[in-house]
Amino acid sequence: MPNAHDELFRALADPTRRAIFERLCREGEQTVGALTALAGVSQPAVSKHLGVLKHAGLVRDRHEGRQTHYSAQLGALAPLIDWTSQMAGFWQSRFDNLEDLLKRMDQ
Amino acid sequence: MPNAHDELFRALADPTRRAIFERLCREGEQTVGALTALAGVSQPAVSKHLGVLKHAGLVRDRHEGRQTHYSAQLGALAPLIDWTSQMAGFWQSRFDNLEDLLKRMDQ
DNA sequence: GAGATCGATAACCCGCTGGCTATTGATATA
DNA sequence: TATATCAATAGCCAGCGGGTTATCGATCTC
Repeated sequence: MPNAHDELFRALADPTRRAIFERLCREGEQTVGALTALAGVSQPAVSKHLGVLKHAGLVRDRHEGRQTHYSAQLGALAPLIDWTSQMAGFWQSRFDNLEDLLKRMDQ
Repeated sequence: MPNAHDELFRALADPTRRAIFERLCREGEQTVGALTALAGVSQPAVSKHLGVLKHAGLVRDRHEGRQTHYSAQLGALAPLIDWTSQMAGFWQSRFDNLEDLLKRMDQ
């Protein structure tokens, strides 16, 4: 079963999309136009990427007149942090077990 | 320019591949056969996934007779951790700037 | 040496995804 | 009201990526 991390990892896997997200983290709220100006791809492409990011909870949008402002939602990175430390935890506990084993063998 | 995180994020984006990596983290070194038995895909598919993980530095292989043992390389997750905390850092510094601004406006 | 097993490679297929252009809806401006 | 701008959507296309089966090289086992 594909777990909940899927959408998050997939959303961040594309370089263009990740660049957009990074920029929103660095510089804060941006309009679609501003993002498009530096994205190196067309405006519809940027909109599509923003759609994916939004669906993954990585960005919020705010409508103001005819323009839309996007901003990063840092909280969405939490599952990624959790996953990473979980992997590290598994690693560590296996290491501990090995240590125990060696200790037991030693005496 | 696609940065160095690309390969890492892409490698972890696929559920099957991530499951293999998670298993290696949980249970330690495994043969291709053992991994295939529970992966839900064919042995060549598993080999291909292991190739991708290896290329991304996430696993090591060790040959022993006719079987190959793979193990997780936890250190490869470091760039991911760095990237995450960098994003958090940008966020924080923008927040600090805002705080400064408000403080300056206040007086 | 013959046969079986392990895992990597080759060759192929299909679906998804990221890109594009064109268009639409909505809002601002003349 | 007519026109221009912004961003989302529609519709399309090409390439890639993850899956398969078939095969090969290498190593055990008989």
